[in-house]
Amino acid sequence: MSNRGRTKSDKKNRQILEAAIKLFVGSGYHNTSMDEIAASAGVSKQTIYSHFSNKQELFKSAVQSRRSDFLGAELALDTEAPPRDTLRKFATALLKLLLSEDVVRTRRVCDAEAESHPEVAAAYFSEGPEHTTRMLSAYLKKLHDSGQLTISNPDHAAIQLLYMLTGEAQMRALLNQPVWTDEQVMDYLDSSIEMFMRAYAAQ
Amino acid sequence: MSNRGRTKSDKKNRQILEAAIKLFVGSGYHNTSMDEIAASAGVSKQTIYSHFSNKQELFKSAVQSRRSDFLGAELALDTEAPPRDTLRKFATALLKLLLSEDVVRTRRVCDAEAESHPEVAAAYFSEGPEHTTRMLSAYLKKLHDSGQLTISNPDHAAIQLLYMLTGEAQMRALLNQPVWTDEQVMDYLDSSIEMFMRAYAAQ
DNA sequence: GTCTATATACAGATAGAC
DNA sequence: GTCTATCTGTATATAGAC
Repeated sequence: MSNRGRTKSDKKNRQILEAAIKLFVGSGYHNTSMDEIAASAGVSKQTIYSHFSNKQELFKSAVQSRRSDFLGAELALDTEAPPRDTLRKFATALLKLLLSEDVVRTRRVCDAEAESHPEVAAAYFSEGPEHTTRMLSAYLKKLHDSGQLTISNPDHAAIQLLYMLTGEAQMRALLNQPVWTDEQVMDYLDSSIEMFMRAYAAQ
Repeated sequence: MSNRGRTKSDKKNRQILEAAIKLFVGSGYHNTSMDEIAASAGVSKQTIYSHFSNKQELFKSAVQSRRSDFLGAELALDTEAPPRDTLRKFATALLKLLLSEDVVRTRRVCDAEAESHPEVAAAYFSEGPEHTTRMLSAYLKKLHDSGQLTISNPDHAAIQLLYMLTGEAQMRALLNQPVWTDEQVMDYLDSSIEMFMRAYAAQ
């Protein structure tokens, strides 16, 4: 009676997905075995195969279930506040997100599997960096339209700003290299935002 | 007699390294077996173990043997030509290098193994992006000293410029996403270099 | 639907002949 | 030094009981 209306146990499904994503992003796709996932999820291996047809399917579902977690809620771009303040808040929140263990490891797995699981990498790209770029571009266009800055190509400007702010830090994180201190980061972000404002100052 | 003065066959050593790097960067570390490497190198598996103590050692040696290939010779920064021209040439050559299959795949493997093989990732970082940043910073300092631009912090400026130019394209390549057309790329590079020159224009 | 037990393949690494 | 043959562990995936 308890399973009326559904064919599989939703609870176990969730358990499996959570264990899978944890192990996949922690150790990589090839380095994670179905046995480990079963043990970590507290179910038998056969139960996994009854929910997901094979390891590749499970990987896809697991990464997709995780993606929405990253659509950072704090990344809002406040159009009321002064651009400097808005951009500083945005950059700080974004960097914190991009440097978190979870995001770094998920990104590594998506990169590594980009050729064998193109849909996974494509989904990551469109809901991650591409989405952020679109948001930023729309914000910059508003700044242009309101005369606060002069930006003839907001798409280019958004890409310039985004990767200027995050590129180095993210590369260091992906390659597991020492990251800057908070003070250095703030210093760099501030000088980069100033540089951006100078380049696109209202005429 | 033919092996006098050396303990192992240099030729087979090279064969093994070449096969290993090809397979490692093509399929990733965990997805490449010693059997495949042996077959591709045209030697027996035991021969590999007589040259390299285990798979991890072989991986390290293979990636290190490959690294020097990437120290792009065409990345010179011409201090005589006008900055716009020098930067455009630099950006074009750098992007071509960063988007090549070899570099993309090597970078993916270094990222994926950054935690289990930290020395490999560290070497890639210092001889790759860090080296490029240092070169660019030194060039920008010269521009400042000669009065062509006003750059109070060349290290920051170098990072800003480098990732502004390459960040998006490289991310697309790593995630196996469609890259821009040559025309779009040139357009973006030009507008970014102009943006940089505006921000650091001589006072 | 879920479990235990197992089939089958292949991984990394070694033994021993030449 | 190099080979063929093999050991040992572990991977994905499946069979069959409950």
